[in-house]
Amino acid sequence: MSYRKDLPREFYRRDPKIVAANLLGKILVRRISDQLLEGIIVETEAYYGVEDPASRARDGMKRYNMLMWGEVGLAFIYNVHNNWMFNVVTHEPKGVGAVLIRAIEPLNGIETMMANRKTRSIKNLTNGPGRLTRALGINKELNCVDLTNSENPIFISEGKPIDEREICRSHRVGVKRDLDVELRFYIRGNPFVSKTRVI
DNA sequence: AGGAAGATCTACT
DNA sequence: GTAGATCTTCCTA
Repeated sequence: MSYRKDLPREFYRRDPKIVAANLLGKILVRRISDQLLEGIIVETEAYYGVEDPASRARDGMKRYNMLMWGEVGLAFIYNVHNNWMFNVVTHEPKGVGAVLIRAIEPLNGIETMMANRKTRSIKNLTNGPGRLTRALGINKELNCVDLTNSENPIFISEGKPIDEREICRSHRVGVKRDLDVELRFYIRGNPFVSKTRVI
């Protein structure tokens, strides 16, 4: 398959909402043995620190969330309702934050993804944060992995550039209390976005 | 021990 | 499209 170029760490050293928008169109790559499972990132959400009531970091630094204060570009993975959530640590210098990957468009290894998800439906394969982690075999073992290193079992690579006008935003999905700003980003009209929402 | 959690699936209207 | 049950992990008491 085509050569994949990882993203530099500086890409992640910015405001989470900037990174969330710019991650659209990038490729999430999961390597299991020799096989590559790949998908285009089509939906993301930005999360902040203690000022964000929906963030894992809202209660201050704890053992389970301290990665959000740490080095950018690392995977931050946790479980919700038996689903693994895959995030990238992103923030400005001395900041706190992460971007949740909510949906990808399957590119490679679709048969394996279908086996992992026990479904034949391409449309429902990776259109949700819990679904995509199951399809790609992502769990807590990958917590803290450096996503800027293409030698690693999971990383994010360059993809196709997305035109600014193709990027839609909305409020985040499923959170109890949201901030005033819209922090969910997705590619307009992409069939693999987790849920279409009319605003 | 008890509960909350950024979700998913199924079974309906 | 919407409601309700339910999967597990990891927290705090």
